[in-house]
Amino acid sequence: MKLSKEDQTFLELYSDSEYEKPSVTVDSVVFRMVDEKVENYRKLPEKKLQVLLLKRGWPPFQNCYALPGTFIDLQFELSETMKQCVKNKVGLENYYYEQLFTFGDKGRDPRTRVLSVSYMLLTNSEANATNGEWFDVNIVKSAEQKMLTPDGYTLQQNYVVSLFNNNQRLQGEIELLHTKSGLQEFKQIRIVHSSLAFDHIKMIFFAHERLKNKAEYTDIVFNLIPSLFTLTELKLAYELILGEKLLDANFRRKTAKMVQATNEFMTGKGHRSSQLFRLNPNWNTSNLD
Amino acid sequence: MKLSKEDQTFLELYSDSEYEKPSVTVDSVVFRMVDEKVENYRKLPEKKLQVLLLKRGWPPFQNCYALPGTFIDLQFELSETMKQCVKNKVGLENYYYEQLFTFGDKGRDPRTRVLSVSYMLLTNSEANATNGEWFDVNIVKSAEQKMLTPDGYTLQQNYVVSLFNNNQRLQGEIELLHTKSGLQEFKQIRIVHSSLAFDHIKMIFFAHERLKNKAEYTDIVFNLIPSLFTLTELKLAYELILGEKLLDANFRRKTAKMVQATNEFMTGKGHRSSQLFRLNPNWNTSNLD
DNA sequence: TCAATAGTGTCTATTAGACAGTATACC
DNA sequence: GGTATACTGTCTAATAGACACTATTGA
Repeated sequence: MKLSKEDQTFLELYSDSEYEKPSVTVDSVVFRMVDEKVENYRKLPEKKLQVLLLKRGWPPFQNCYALPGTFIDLQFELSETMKQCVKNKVGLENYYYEQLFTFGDKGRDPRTRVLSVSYMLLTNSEANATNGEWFDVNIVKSAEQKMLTPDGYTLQQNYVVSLFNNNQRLQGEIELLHTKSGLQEFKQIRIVHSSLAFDHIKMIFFAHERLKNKAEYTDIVFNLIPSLFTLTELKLAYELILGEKLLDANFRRKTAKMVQATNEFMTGKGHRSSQLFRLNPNWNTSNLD
Repeated sequence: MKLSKEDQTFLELYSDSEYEKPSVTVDSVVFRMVDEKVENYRKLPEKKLQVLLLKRGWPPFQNCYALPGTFIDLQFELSETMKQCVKNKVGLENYYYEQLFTFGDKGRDPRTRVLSVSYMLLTNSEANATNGEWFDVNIVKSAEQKMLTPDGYTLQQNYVVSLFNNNQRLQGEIELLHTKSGLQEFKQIRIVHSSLAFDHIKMIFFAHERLKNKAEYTDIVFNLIPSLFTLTELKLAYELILGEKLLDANFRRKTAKMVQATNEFMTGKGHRSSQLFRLNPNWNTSNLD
């Protein structure tokens, strides 16, 4: 769309100072998947999901852990700002990413009104951050209550989010309230309590939900494992994200079209060597965000 | 998380004026589904999807059509701002809504850097806007090209978005570029051309994609039809969104658990009367956004 | 009566679930 | 040899697709 002459003269006179503006940040929920250490040389390592956090060195929430994030620079695109921030603050450069959600609740930042455009980043055990600490992620539903109303229902779910490593244990609880009455549908996510800065526990929860949902109908899980993988490794990744055990034969059948066999094998494991696969580039799920 | 003493003293001294801030708007893609007029008294009306647009009375893009939107007020939550805007500008109050995406490309507003938090709103033929014009929505893929690269692929898709009513015909073209090489995945949506203001054609395209995707695994389509409906009506709604014909018996089988029969019937149509159903409140798909 | 939709029954094909069984590498 | 994983085969159950059929209504 070209601008009209009227638009051009308007723009020369335009000043944006009359509007109150919010501060805007980008925050990144960086997930990676790594192997648990195992005692027995034969045993296959379990997978675990981790999130990258930084300890804040300044107020607000000084000494609290937070997601890597930054105020935006008007010179750069949002995604460029996110990438720069992640590179500078935690030294990561190769990952899958997508925009997650824009959080803007009035109380979410004690300083002033701050909107946060959040991103979800996925990487695998190969990538390592030069800064920040990885925390194991464990999210469990702690309560659920459903009530039917004349023209709808109320669904309340509580989730406990635990983040921990050898030194630290962080925790939060999320309450999800889903009300439906007629055409009106209302979803509210409330932080019951949290030991993370700002509303970052909510972002992590949100990202995890998105990851879980997309695992079912896209190839998003492949971003959490190396590009060359065994089918058992892929299965373990799916099991971890979906939170359920899968049967081997069935899993192989279902993923057959998504993967492409290579001539390489994983050997030296004390048991039959396994063929390595990669994501089949001819496979695609079309999803915008 | 409680604030520490240090945080509190920090906050008293805090000024946010040192950061450059963007302007922020909320924009709403309002879809509704209505019946096409039919000649024959027996014939069932076809469904069509419409989007609500407003003609801009001021620069920039004066006299162009645009989505209802407004600059945000720091006193209100984002969703409240959206609701207020929709109420004031087009007089709508009952609808399903969800946050869609935050658009922030540098060139998207000629005035200055403006981020737009977009929402998708769904309503049915019962609701009518007191202001604005409804445009029929038609989106077709006009081209697709896929190229395999050593470690990934490039997928380019073009879509033509047509918006029209009795008086007006607006059009735009969207180019979707999807590049994957190794872990790096890059999605870009470009406006080839558009007769709408700003990047609003992109928002409409985006909302339509989201609607189509969620139709497959949630009950989102129910928000586009009256709360009491016949199964044929529901089927027509699904067919329109999914863009394919469905078989009657199979459709009834698949939706059986999602709906709840009532004692009411739709009569006076020149053929067998049909039972009215409503969404089964015991059915639920759990999706956050 | 008949055009047009409402709704059912059923055959077949495909996909999902369960589980037994064979293969093989390394200590 | 024994342990632990890799991988295959196959039976059954559930779901999806196709299509023929019966049931009703109002002009």
